[in-house]
Amino acid sequence: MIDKQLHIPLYYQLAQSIQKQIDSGDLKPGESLPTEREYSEKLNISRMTVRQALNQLVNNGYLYRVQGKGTFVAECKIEKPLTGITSFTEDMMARGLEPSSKLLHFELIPATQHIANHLQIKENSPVYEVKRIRLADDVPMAIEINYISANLVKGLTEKIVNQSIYAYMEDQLNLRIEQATQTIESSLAEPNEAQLLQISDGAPVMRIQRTAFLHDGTPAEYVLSAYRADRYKFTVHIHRK
Amino acid sequence: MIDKQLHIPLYYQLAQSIQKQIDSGDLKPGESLPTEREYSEKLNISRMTVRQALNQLVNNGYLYRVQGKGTFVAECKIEKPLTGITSFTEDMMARGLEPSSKLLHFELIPATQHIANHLQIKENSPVYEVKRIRLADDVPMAIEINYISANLVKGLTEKIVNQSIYAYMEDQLNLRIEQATQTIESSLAEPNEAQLLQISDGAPVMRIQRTAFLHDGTPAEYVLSAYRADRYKFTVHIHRK
DNA sequence: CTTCAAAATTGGTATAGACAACTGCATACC
DNA sequence: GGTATGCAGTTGTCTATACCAATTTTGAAG
Repeated sequence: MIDKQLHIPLYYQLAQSIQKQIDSGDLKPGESLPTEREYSEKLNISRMTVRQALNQLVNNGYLYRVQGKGTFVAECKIEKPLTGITSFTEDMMARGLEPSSKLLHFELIPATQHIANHLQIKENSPVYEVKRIRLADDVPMAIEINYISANLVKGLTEKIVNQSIYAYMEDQLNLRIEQATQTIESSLAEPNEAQLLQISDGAPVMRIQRTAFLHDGTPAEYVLSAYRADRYKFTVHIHRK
Repeated sequence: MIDKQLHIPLYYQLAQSIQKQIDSGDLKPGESLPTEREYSEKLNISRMTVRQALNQLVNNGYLYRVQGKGTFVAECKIEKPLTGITSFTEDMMARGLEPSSKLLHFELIPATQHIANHLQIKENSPVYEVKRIRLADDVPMAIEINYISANLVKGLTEKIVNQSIYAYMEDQLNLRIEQATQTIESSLAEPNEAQLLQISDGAPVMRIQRTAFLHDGTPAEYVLSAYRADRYKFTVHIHRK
Protein backbone atom coordinates (compact mmCIF):
# COMPACT_ATOMS: atom_id res chain seq x y z
CA MET A 1 0.00 0.00 0.00
CA ILE A 2 2.76 2.40 0.94
CA ASP A 3 6.33 1.80 -0.15
CA LYS A 4 8.95 3.85 1.64
CA GLN A 5 11.68 2.74 -0.74
CA LEU A 6 9.96 4.29 -3.74
CA HIS A 7 10.99 7.88 -4.23
CA ILE A 8 7.39 8.91 -4.57
CA PRO A 9 6.19 11.12 -1.71
CA LEU A 10 4.49 9.09 1.00
CA TYR A 11 1.60 11.51 1.33
CA TYR A 12 1.03 11.22 -2.39
CA GLN A 13 1.03 7.42 -2.30
CA LEU A 14 -1.48 7.46 0.53
CA ALA A 15 -3.70 10.01 -1.18
CA GLN A 16 -3.71 7.95 -4.37
CA SER A 17 -4.48 4.83 -2.43
CA ILE A 18 -7.46 6.39 -0.69
CA GLN A 19 -8.65 7.97 -3.89
CA LYS A 20 -8.65 4.56 -5.53
CA GLN A 21 -10.71 3.14 -2.69
CA ILE A 22 -13.24 5.89 -3.22
CA ASP A 23 -13.34 5.51 -6.98
CA SER A 24 -13.67 1.75 -6.75
CA GLY A 25 -16.49 2.05 -4.24
CA ASP A 26 -14.62 0.42 -1.37
CA LEU A 27 -15.22 3.66 0.47
CA LYS A 28 -18.72 4.98 0.01
CA PRO A 29 -20.01 8.53 0.42
CA GLY A 30 -20.69 9.35 4.05
CA GLU A 31 -18.55 6.52 5.29
CA SER A 32 -15.87 7.38 7.82
CA LEU A 33 -12.19 6.75 7.22
CA PRO A 34 -9.73 5.31 9.69
CA THR A 35 -8.53 8.00 12.06
CA GLU A 36 -5.36 9.90 11.34
CA ARG A 37 -3.56 8.11 14.18
CA GLU A 38 -4.65 4.75 12.87
CA TYR A 39 -3.20 5.48 9.47
CA SER A 40 -0.11 6.82 11.15
CA GLU A 41 0.44 3.70 13.24
CA LYS A 42 -0.64 1.12 10.68
CA LEU A 43 1.53 2.57 7.92
CA ASN A 44 4.29 3.64 10.26
CA ILE A 45 4.35 7.19 8.97
CA SER A 46 3.90 10.39 10.87
CA ARG A 47 0.49 11.84 11.53
CA MET A 48 1.43 15.09 9.79
CA THR A 49 2.17 13.13 6.65
CA VAL A 50 -1.21 11.46 6.90
CA ARG A 51 -2.79 14.87 7.27
CA GLN A 52 -1.01 16.10 4.18
CA ALA A 53 -2.49 13.23 2.21
CA LEU A 54 -5.96 13.83 3.60
CA ASN A 55 -5.64 17.58 3.02
CA GLN A 56 -5.09 16.96 -0.64
CA LEU A 57 -8.26 14.92 -0.90
CA VAL A 58 -10.22 17.41 1.18
CA ASN A 59 -9.07 20.21 -1.09
CA ASN A 60 -10.18 18.26 -4.10
CA GLY A 61 -13.54 17.65 -2.53
CA TYR A 62 -13.29 13.90 -2.05
CA LEU A 63 -13.29 14.02 1.74
CA TYR A 64 -14.47 16.28 4.50
CA ARG A 65 -13.50 16.47 8.13
CA VAL A 66 -15.45 17.11 11.29
CA GLN A 67 -13.41 18.09 14.29
CA GLY A 68 -13.92 15.70 17.12
CA LYS A 69 -15.67 13.13 14.94
CA GLY A 70 -13.53 12.04 12.07
CA THR A 71 -12.94 12.17 8.35
CA PHE A 72 -15.60 11.15 5.87
CA VAL A 73 -16.06 10.48 2.20
CA ALA A 74 -17.85 13.36 0.49
CA GLU A 75 -20.89 12.96 -1.70
CA CYS A 76 -20.14 12.37 -5.35
CA LYS A 77 -18.72 15.42 -6.99
CA ILE A 78 -21.02 17.10 -9.39
CA GLU A 79 -18.36 19.17 -10.96
CA LYS A 80 -16.28 16.84 -13.04
CA PRO A 81 -12.68 17.73 -13.25
CA LEU A 82 -12.79 20.03 -16.17
CA THR A 83 -12.48 21.95 -19.26
CA GLY A 84 -9.54 20.63 -21.08
CA ILE A 85 -7.03 22.09 -23.35
CA THR A 86 -7.01 19.53 -26.07
CA SER A 87 -4.36 19.44 -28.68
CA PHE A 88 -5.36 18.37 -32.15
CA THR A 89 -3.83 14.99 -31.46
CA GLU A 90 -5.77 14.40 -28.27
CA ASP A 91 -8.87 15.79 -29.84
CA MET A 92 -8.85 13.43 -32.79
CA MET A 93 -7.96 10.44 -30.68
CA ALA A 94 -10.92 11.22 -28.46
CA ARG A 95 -13.07 11.04 -31.57
CA GLY A 96 -11.61 7.69 -32.46
CA LEU A 97 -9.64 8.99 -35.41
CA GLU A 98 -5.99 8.49 -36.21
CA PRO A 99 -4.28 11.86 -36.15
CA SER A 100 -1.27 12.73 -38.24
CA SER A 101 0.28 15.79 -39.74
CA LYS A 102 2.28 16.90 -42.72
CA LEU A 103 4.88 19.60 -42.35
CA LEU A 104 4.57 22.26 -45.01
CA HIS A 105 7.01 24.79 -43.74
CA PHE A 106 9.44 25.28 -40.88
CA GLU A 107 11.46 28.44 -40.44
CA LEU A 108 13.00 30.75 -37.89
CA ILE A 109 11.71 34.23 -38.68
CA PRO A 110 11.69 37.66 -37.02
CA ALA A 111 8.36 38.34 -35.33
CA THR A 112 5.99 40.68 -37.08
CA GLN A 113 4.32 43.26 -34.89
CA HIS A 114 1.12 41.22 -34.81
CA ILE A 115 2.87 38.05 -33.69
CA ALA A 116 5.07 39.93 -31.24
CA ASN A 117 1.97 41.42 -29.65
CA HIS A 118 0.39 38.07 -29.03
CA LEU A 119 3.56 36.50 -27.68
CA GLN A 120 4.42 39.61 -25.67
CA ILE A 121 7.90 39.82 -27.13
CA LYS A 122 9.68 42.53 -29.09
CA GLU A 123 9.15 42.97 -32.78
CA ASN A 124 11.73 41.06 -34.82
CA SER A 125 12.56 38.70 -31.97
CA PRO A 126 13.18 35.26 -33.40
CA VAL A 127 10.15 32.99 -33.58
CA TYR A 128 9.65 29.59 -35.10
CA GLU A 129 6.96 29.44 -37.74
CA VAL A 130 5.56 25.96 -38.22
CA LYS A 131 2.97 25.38 -40.89
CA ARG A 132 1.32 22.01 -40.99
CA ILE A 133 -1.64 20.20 -42.40
CA ARG A 134 -3.47 18.20 -39.78
CA LEU A 135 -5.11 14.99 -40.85
CA ALA A 136 -7.49 12.57 -39.24
CA ASP A 137 -7.55 9.11 -40.75
CA ASP A 138 -5.53 10.65 -43.58
CA VAL A 139 -8.23 13.14 -44.42
CA PRO A 140 -7.12 16.78 -44.25
CA MET A 141 -8.91 18.48 -41.39
CA ALA A 142 -7.08 21.71 -40.80
CA ILE A 143 -4.23 23.98 -41.66
CA GLU A 144 -2.31 25.08 -38.62
CA ILE A 145 0.38 27.73 -38.28
CA ASN A 146 2.22 27.90 -34.96
CA TYR A 147 4.38 30.74 -33.82
CA ILE A 148 6.64 29.96 -30.90
CA SER A 149 9.18 32.28 -29.37
CA ALA A 150 12.65 30.90 -30.02
CA ASN A 151 13.89 32.40 -26.78
CA LEU A 152 11.40 30.36 -24.82
CA VAL A 153 11.52 27.12 -26.73
CA LYS A 154 15.10 26.62 -27.76
CA GLY A 155 16.40 24.04 -30.10
CA LEU A 156 13.23 23.24 -31.96
CA THR A 157 13.94 21.13 -35.01
CA GLU A 158 11.98 19.72 -37.91
CA LYS A 159 12.26 16.33 -36.34
CA ILE A 160 10.64 17.44 -33.12
CA VAL A 161 7.94 19.25 -35.02
CA ASN A 162 7.13 16.06 -36.84
CA GLN A 163 6.65 14.36 -33.52
CA SER A 164 5.00 16.44 -30.83
CA ILE A 165 5.87 20.01 -29.96
CA TYR A 166 3.88 19.84 -26.76
CA ALA A 167 5.59 16.69 -25.56
CA TYR A 168 8.96 18.30 -26.27
CA MET A 169 8.04 21.43 -24.36
CA GLU A 170 6.62 19.57 -21.42
CA ASP A 171 9.12 16.75 -21.06
CA GLN A 172 12.35 18.35 -22.21
CA LEU A 173 11.87 22.00 -21.30
CA ASN A 174 9.39 21.63 -18.47
CA LEU A 175 7.11 24.20 -20.08
CA ARG A 176 3.55 23.26 -19.40
CA ILE A 177 0.68 25.06 -21.03
CA GLU A 178 -1.90 25.94 -18.42
CA GLN A 179 -4.23 28.40 -20.06
CA ALA A 180 -5.37 29.48 -23.46
CA THR A 181 -7.59 32.01 -25.10
CA GLN A 182 -9.25 31.04 -28.31
CA THR A 183 -11.22 33.02 -30.77
CA ILE A 184 -13.32 31.13 -33.20
CA GLU A 185 -14.85 32.58 -36.30
CA SER A 186 -16.20 31.37 -39.50
CA SER A 187 -15.45 32.41 -43.04
CA LEU A 188 -14.83 31.03 -46.47
CA ALA A 189 -11.76 29.19 -47.67
CA GLU A 190 -9.15 30.99 -49.73
CA PRO A 191 -8.17 29.18 -52.94
CA ASN A 192 -4.82 27.94 -51.60
CA GLU A 193 -6.47 26.77 -48.39
CA ALA A 194 -9.19 25.01 -50.32
CA GLN A 195 -6.58 23.12 -52.26
CA LEU A 196 -4.69 22.03 -49.18
CA LEU A 197 -7.84 20.96 -47.39
CA GLN A 198 -9.22 19.32 -50.52
CA ILE A 199 -12.45 21.22 -50.37
CA SER A 200 -14.08 23.41 -52.95
CA ASP A 201 -13.20 27.03 -53.31
CA GLY A 202 -15.29 29.23 -51.05
CA ALA A 203 -16.43 26.39 -48.80
CA PRO A 204 -16.89 27.44 -45.17
CA VAL A 205 -13.99 27.09 -42.74
CA MET A 206 -13.65 27.77 -39.04
CA ARG A 207 -10.73 29.96 -38.15
CA ILE A 208 -9.29 29.55 -34.71
CA GLN A 209 -6.84 31.99 -33.27
CA ARG A 210 -5.32 30.77 -30.07
CA THR A 211 -2.77 32.05 -27.61
CA ALA A 212 -1.57 29.56 -25.04
CA PHE A 213 0.04 30.57 -21.76
CA LEU A 214 2.25 29.01 -19.12
CA HIS A 215 1.19 29.01 -15.48
CA ASP A 216 2.82 32.38 -14.89
CA GLY A 217 1.01 33.95 -17.79
CA THR A 218 3.90 33.94 -20.24
CA PRO A 219 2.55 33.42 -23.74
CA ALA A 220 3.99 30.20 -25.07
CA GLU A 221 2.55 30.01 -28.53
CA TYR A 222 0.27 31.73 -30.96
CA VAL A 223 -1.64 29.53 -33.35
CA LEU A 224 -3.77 30.27 -36.36
CA SER A 225 -5.79 27.43 -37.79
CA ALA A 226 -8.38 26.88 -40.43
CA TYR A 227 -10.61 23.85 -39.99
CA ARG A 228 -12.88 22.29 -42.58
CA ALA A 229 -16.34 23.21 -41.50
CA ASP A 230 -17.89 20.15 -43.06
CA ARG A 231 -15.83 17.79 -40.96
CA TYR A 232 -15.12 19.59 -37.77
CA LYS A 233 -17.21 20.64 -34.82
CA PHE A 234 -15.79 22.48 -31.92
CA THR A 235 -17.02 21.56 -28.47
CA VAL A 236 -16.55 23.48 -25.25
CA HIS A 237 -17.54 22.65 -21.73
CA ILE A 238 -18.02 25.62 -19.53
CA HIS A 239 -18.74 26.10 -15.90
CA ARG A 240 -19.26 29.05 -13.72
CA LYS A 241 -16.88 30.08 -10.99
CA MET B 1 0.75 41.73 12.01
CA ILE B 2 0.57 38.45 13.90
CA ASP B 3 -0.78 38.32 17.44
CA LYS B 4 -0.01 35.14 19.34
CA GLN B 5 -2.32 36.12 22.19
CA LEU B 6 -5.39 36.16 19.96
CA HIS B 7 -7.00 32.77 19.77
CA ILE B 8 -7.13 32.96 16.02
CA PRO B 9 -4.89 30.42 14.30
CA LEU B 10 -1.51 31.89 13.42
CA TYR B 11 -1.51 30.44 9.92
CA TYR B 12 -4.88 32.03 9.35
CA GLN B 13 -3.73 35.44 10.55
CA LEU B 14 -0.71 35.24 8.27
CA ALA B 15 -2.76 34.12 5.28
CA GLN B 16 -5.20 36.98 5.79
CA SER B 17 -2.35 39.43 6.14
CA ILE B 18 -0.74 38.34 2.88
CA GLN B 19 -4.08 38.26 1.11
CA LYS B 20 -4.67 41.87 2.11
CA GLN B 21 -1.28 42.86 0.76
CA ILE B 22 -2.20 41.27 -2.55
CA ASP B 23 -5.64 42.83 -2.71
CA SER B 24 -4.32 46.26 -1.81
CA GLY B 25 -1.63 46.04 -4.45
CA ASP B 26 1.28 46.06 -2.02
CA LEU B 27 2.19 42.74 -3.53
CA LYS B 28 1.91 42.74 -7.30
CA PRO B 29 1.48 39.80 -9.65
CA GLY B 30 4.76 38.13 -10.41
CA GLU B 31 6.42 39.67 -7.38
CA SER B 32 8.19 37.30 -5.02
CA LEU B 33 7.27 36.95 -1.37
CA PRO B 34 9.71 36.70 1.52
CA THR B 35 11.01 33.17 1.84
CA GLU B 36 9.34 30.74 4.19
CA ARG B 37 12.34 30.87 6.49
CA GLU B 38 12.24 34.66 6.57
CA TYR B 39 8.60 34.68 7.61
CA SER B 40 9.39 32.03 10.17
CA GLU B 41 12.20 34.02 11.77
CA LYS B 42 10.65 37.49 11.48
CA LEU B 43 7.33 36.41 12.98
CA ASN B 44 8.87 33.90 15.33
CA ILE B 45 6.62 31.08 14.20
CA SER B 46 7.57 27.71 12.83
CA ARG B 47 8.20 27.24 9.15
CA MET B 48 5.52 24.55 8.98
CA THR B 49 3.00 27.10 10.16
CA VAL B 50 4.15 29.53 7.50
CA ARG B 51 3.74 26.79 4.93
CA GLN B 52 0.22 26.14 6.14
CA ALA B 53 -0.62 29.79 5.54
CA LEU B 54 0.98 29.81 2.11
CA ASN B 55 -0.70 26.53 1.21
CA GLN B 56 -4.07 28.09 1.75
CA LEU B 57 -3.27 30.93 -0.62
CA VAL B 58 -1.71 28.61 -3.17
CA ASN B 59 -4.83 26.45 -3.11
CA ASN B 60 -6.96 29.48 -3.72
CA GLY B 61 -4.80 30.51 -6.63
CA TYR B 62 -3.35 33.68 -5.17
CA LEU B 63 0.20 32.41 -5.00
CA TYR B 64 2.34 29.84 -6.71
CA ARG B 65 5.61 28.28 -5.69
CA VAL B 66 8.68 27.30 -7.62
CA GLN B 67 11.03 24.98 -5.88
CA GLY B 68 14.46 26.51 -5.55
CA LYS B 69 13.25 29.96 -6.57
CA GLY B 70 10.57 31.15 -4.22
CA THR B 71 6.91 31.94 -3.80
CA PHE B 72 5.23 34.43 -6.10
CA VAL B 73 2.00 36.31 -6.48
CA ALA B 74 -0.11 34.75 -9.20
CA GLU B 75 -1.47 36.70 -12.11
CA CYS B 76 -4.83 38.26 -11.52
CA LYS B 77 -7.51 35.71 -11.98
CA ILE B 78 -8.90 36.49 -15.39
CA GLU B 79 -11.88 34.53 -14.28
CA LYS B 80 -14.58 37.13 -14.54
CA PRO B 81 -17.85 36.18 -12.90
CA LEU B 82 -18.71 33.90 -15.76
CA THR B 83 -16.01 32.21 -17.65
CA GLY B 84 -17.80 31.79 -20.81
CA ILE B 85 -21.42 31.33 -19.97
CA THR B 86 -22.46 34.62 -21.37
CA SER B 87 -25.96 35.23 -22.39
CA PHE B 88 -26.34 37.07 -25.64
CA THR B 89 -27.29 40.17 -23.70
CA GLU B 90 -24.18 40.17 -21.53
CA ASP B 91 -22.04 39.27 -24.47
CA MET B 92 -23.14 42.19 -26.60
CA MET B 93 -22.97 44.62 -23.73
CA ALA B 94 -19.40 43.54 -23.11
CA ARG B 95 -18.67 44.47 -26.71
CA GLY B 96 -20.22 47.87 -26.21
CA LEU B 97 -23.27 47.12 -28.31
CA GLU B 98 -26.90 47.63 -27.44
CA PRO B 99 -28.59 44.22 -27.39
CA SER B 100 -32.22 43.64 -28.22
CA SER B 101 -34.32 40.84 -29.53
CA LYS B 102 -37.43 40.26 -31.59
CA LEU B 103 -39.72 37.39 -30.73
CA LEU B 104 -40.62 35.35 -33.78
CA HIS B 105 -42.43 32.49 -32.15
CA PHE B 106 -43.46 31.28 -28.70
CA GLU B 107 -45.26 28.00 -28.16
CA LEU B 108 -45.70 25.12 -25.76
CA ILE B 109 -44.98 21.95 -27.71
CA PRO B 110 -44.40 18.24 -27.00
CA ALA B 111 -40.69 17.40 -27.02
CA THR B 112 -39.34 15.63 -30.07
CA GLN B 113 -37.03 12.75 -29.38
CA HIS B 114 -34.02 14.89 -30.16
CA ILE B 115 -35.01 17.64 -27.77
CA ALA B 116 -36.07 15.16 -25.10
CA ASN B 117 -32.64 13.56 -25.32
CA HIS B 118 -30.83 16.77 -24.67
CA LEU B 119 -33.08 17.83 -21.83
CA GLN B 120 -33.16 14.31 -20.38
CA ILE B 121 -36.92 14.22 -20.29
CA LYS B 122 -39.45 11.90 -21.86
CA GLU B 123 -40.52 12.28 -25.43
CA ASN B 124 -43.65 14.43 -25.75
CA SER B 125 -43.13 16.09 -22.39
CA PRO B 126 -44.15 19.73 -22.68
CA VAL B 127 -41.40 22.16 -23.60
CA TYR B 128 -41.44 25.83 -24.42
CA GLU B 129 -40.09 26.70 -27.83
CA VAL B 130 -38.88 30.27 -28.11
CA LYS B 131 -37.62 31.53 -31.43
CA ARG B 132 -36.03 34.95 -31.52
CA ILE B 133 -33.84 37.18 -33.59
CA ARG B 134 -31.03 38.70 -31.61
CA LEU B 135 -29.86 42.15 -32.56
CA ALA B 136 -26.93 44.32 -31.57
CA ASP B 137 -27.37 48.02 -32.24
CA ASP B 138 -30.41 46.98 -34.25
CA VAL B 139 -28.36 44.86 -36.61
CA PRO B 140 -29.44 41.19 -36.74
CA MET B 141 -26.70 39.04 -35.29
CA ALA B 142 -28.25 35.66 -34.68
CA ILE B 143 -31.29 33.47 -34.77
CA GLU B 144 -31.85 31.64 -31.52
CA ILE B 145 -34.26 28.85 -30.69
CA ASN B 146 -34.56 27.88 -27.01
CA TYR B 147 -36.16 24.72 -25.70
CA ILE B 148 -36.97 24.75 -22.01
CA SER B 149 -38.72 22.01 -20.10
CA ALA B 150 -42.12 23.28 -18.95
CA ASN B 151 -41.95 21.07 -15.88
CA LEU B 152 -38.81 22.79 -14.73
CA VAL B 153 -39.59 26.35 -15.69
CA LYS B 154 -43.25 26.85 -15.03
CA GLY B 155 -45.31 29.82 -16.01
CA LEU B 156 -43.17 31.16 -18.79
CA THR B 157 -45.01 33.82 -20.77
CA GLU B 158 -44.40 35.93 -23.85
CA LYS B 159 -43.87 38.90 -21.63
CA ILE B 160 -41.09 37.22 -19.66
CA VAL B 161 -39.49 36.01 -22.83
CA ASN B 162 -39.38 39.57 -24.11
CA GLN B 163 -37.50 40.54 -21.00
CA SER B 164 -34.98 38.04 -19.75
CA ILE B 165 -35.52 34.32 -19.38
CA TYR B 166 -32.38 33.92 -17.32
CA ALA B 167 -33.33 36.64 -14.88
CA TYR B 168 -36.75 35.03 -14.44
CA MET B 169 -35.24 31.61 -13.81
CA GLU B 170 -32.66 32.90 -11.41
CA ASP B 171 -34.69 35.44 -9.45
CA GLN B 172 -38.14 33.92 -9.46
CA LEU B 173 -37.45 30.21 -9.63
CA ASN B 174 -34.01 30.11 -8.08
CA LEU B 175 -32.70 28.08 -10.98
CA ARG B 176 -29.15 29.05 -11.67
CA ILE B 177 -27.29 27.80 -14.68
CA GLU B 178 -23.89 26.56 -13.65
CA GLN B 179 -22.54 24.61 -16.56
CA ALA B 180 -22.97 24.29 -20.25
CA THR B 181 -21.74 22.29 -23.17
CA GLN B 182 -21.52 24.02 -26.48
CA THR B 183 -20.81 22.70 -29.90
CA ILE B 184 -19.81 25.20 -32.49
CA GLU B 185 -19.75 24.52 -36.16
CA SER B 186 -19.75 26.44 -39.31
CA SER B 187 -21.94 26.12 -42.35
CA LEU B 188 -23.84 28.16 -44.88
CA ALA B 189 -27.05 30.05 -44.28
CA GLU B 190 -30.35 28.59 -45.45
CA PRO B 191 -32.48 30.97 -47.51
CA ASN B 192 -34.93 31.72 -44.70
CA GLU B 193 -32.10 32.27 -42.28
CA ALA B 194 -30.31 34.56 -44.70
CA GLN B 195 -33.43 36.65 -45.00
CA LEU B 196 -33.85 36.97 -41.23
CA LEU B 197 -30.21 37.81 -40.70
CA GLN B 198 -30.16 40.14 -43.70
CA ILE B 199 -27.22 38.44 -45.27
CA SER B 200 -26.85 36.95 -48.70
CA ASP B 201 -27.93 33.44 -49.45
CA GLY B 202 -25.19 30.92 -48.72
CA ALA B 203 -23.12 33.27 -46.57
CA PRO B 204 -21.28 31.52 -43.78
CA VAL B 205 -22.91 31.19 -40.35
CA MET B 206 -21.75 29.73 -37.07
CA ARG B 207 -24.14 27.25 -35.57
CA ILE B 208 -24.04 26.84 -31.85
CA GLN B 209 -25.78 24.01 -30.10
CA ARG B 210 -25.81 24.44 -26.39
CA THR B 211 -27.15 22.53 -23.43
CA ALA B 212 -27.09 24.35 -20.12
CA PHE B 213 -27.20 22.59 -16.77
CA LEU B 214 -28.05 23.45 -13.21
CA HIS B 215 -25.57 22.78 -10.44
CA ASP B 216 -26.88 19.26 -9.95
CA GLY B 217 -26.52 18.40 -13.59
CA THR B 218 -30.18 18.74 -14.55
CA PRO B 219 -30.42 20.06 -18.11
CA ALA B 220 -32.17 23.42 -18.00
CA GLU B 221 -32.29 24.43 -21.62
CA TYR B 222 -31.29 23.39 -25.08
CA VAL B 223 -30.46 26.16 -27.52
CA LEU B 224 -29.80 26.19 -31.21
CA SER B 225 -28.41 29.38 -32.69
CA ALA B 226 -27.11 30.61 -35.99
CA TYR B 227 -24.77 33.59 -35.84
CA ARG B 228 -23.68 35.76 -38.73
CA ALA B 229 -20.09 34.81 -39.36
CA ASP B 230 -19.19 38.22 -40.71
CA ARG B 231 -20.11 39.94 -37.50
CA TYR B 232 -19.54 37.47 -34.75
CA LYS B 233 -16.46 35.94 -33.21
CA PHE B 234 -16.63 33.46 -30.44
CA THR B 235 -14.04 33.67 -27.68
CA VAL B 236 -13.25 31.10 -25.04
CA HIS B 237 -10.86 31.15 -22.15
CA ILE B 238 -9.64 27.80 -21.05
CA HIS B 239 -7.50 26.72 -18.21
CA ARG B 240 -6.12 23.53 -17.02
CA LYS B 241 -6.82 22.42 -13.54
C1' DC C 1 36.47 36.33 -20.38
C1' DT C 2 34.05 31.74 -20.30
C1' DT C 3 33.12 27.25 -18.25
C1' DC C 4 32.13 24.18 -14.93
C1' DA C 5 31.77 22.54 -10.29
C1' DA C 6 30.70 23.51 -5.58
C1' DA C 7 28.11 26.04 -2.23
C1' DA C 8 24.20 28.58 -0.76
C1' DT C 9 19.37 29.37 -1.12
C1' DT C 10 14.68 28.00 -1.65
C1' DG C 11 10.70 25.19 -1.53
C1' DG C 12 9.28 19.88 -0.73
C1' DT C 13 8.86 15.96 2.27
C1' DA C 14 8.89 13.74 6.64
C1' DT C 15 9.34 12.98 11.70
C1' DA C 16 7.87 13.12 16.73
C1' DG C 17 5.60 15.27 19.97
C1' DA C 18 2.60 18.63 22.46
C1' DC C 19 -1.57 20.92 23.51
C1' DA C 20 -6.21 22.95 22.03
C1' DA C 21 -10.94 22.40 20.58
C1' DC C 22 -14.71 19.61 19.71
C1' DT C 23 -17.80 15.28 20.00
C1' DG C 24 -19.96 11.51 22.13
C1' DC C 25 -20.73 8.86 25.91
C1' DA C 26 -20.71 7.22 30.57
C1' DT C 27 -21.09 8.45 35.11
C1' DA C 28 -22.46 11.01 39.17
C1' DC C 29 -25.42 14.16 41.11
C1' DC C 30 -29.74 16.64 42.30
C1' DG D 1 -35.91 12.28 34.82
C1' DG D 2 -32.87 15.85 33.91
C1' DT D 3 -28.44 17.97 34.35
C1' DA D 4 -23.65 18.41 35.05
C1' DT D 5 -19.07 16.59 35.01
C1' DG D 6 -15.46 14.14 33.32
C1' DC D 7 -13.12 11.19 30.16
C1' DA D 8 -11.66 9.15 25.94
C1' DG D 9 -11.21 9.81 21.16
C1' DT D 10 -11.06 12.76 17.21
C1' DT D 11 -9.40 16.56 14.29
C1' DG D 12 -6.96 21.31 14.60
C1' DT D 13 -2.88 23.96 15.53
C1' DC D 14 1.93 24.52 16.36
C1' DT D 15 6.82 23.60 17.29
C1' DA D 16 11.59 22.09 16.22
C1' DT D 17 14.30 19.60 13.36
C1' DA D 18 16.19 17.00 9.50
C1' DC D 19 17.07 15.92 5.00
C1' DC D 20 15.78 16.01 -0.17
C1' DA D 21 15.28 18.44 -4.76
C1' DA D 22 15.47 22.35 -7.75
C1' DT D 23 17.56 26.65 -8.68
C1' DT D 24 20.69 30.41 -8.32
C1' DT D 25 24.98 32.23 -6.94
C1' DT D 26 29.68 31.94 -6.16
C1' DG D 27 34.23 31.06 -7.18
C1' DA D 28 37.99 28.67 -9.04
C1' DA D 29 40.10 26.86 -13.17
C1' DG D 30 41.09 27.33 -17.88
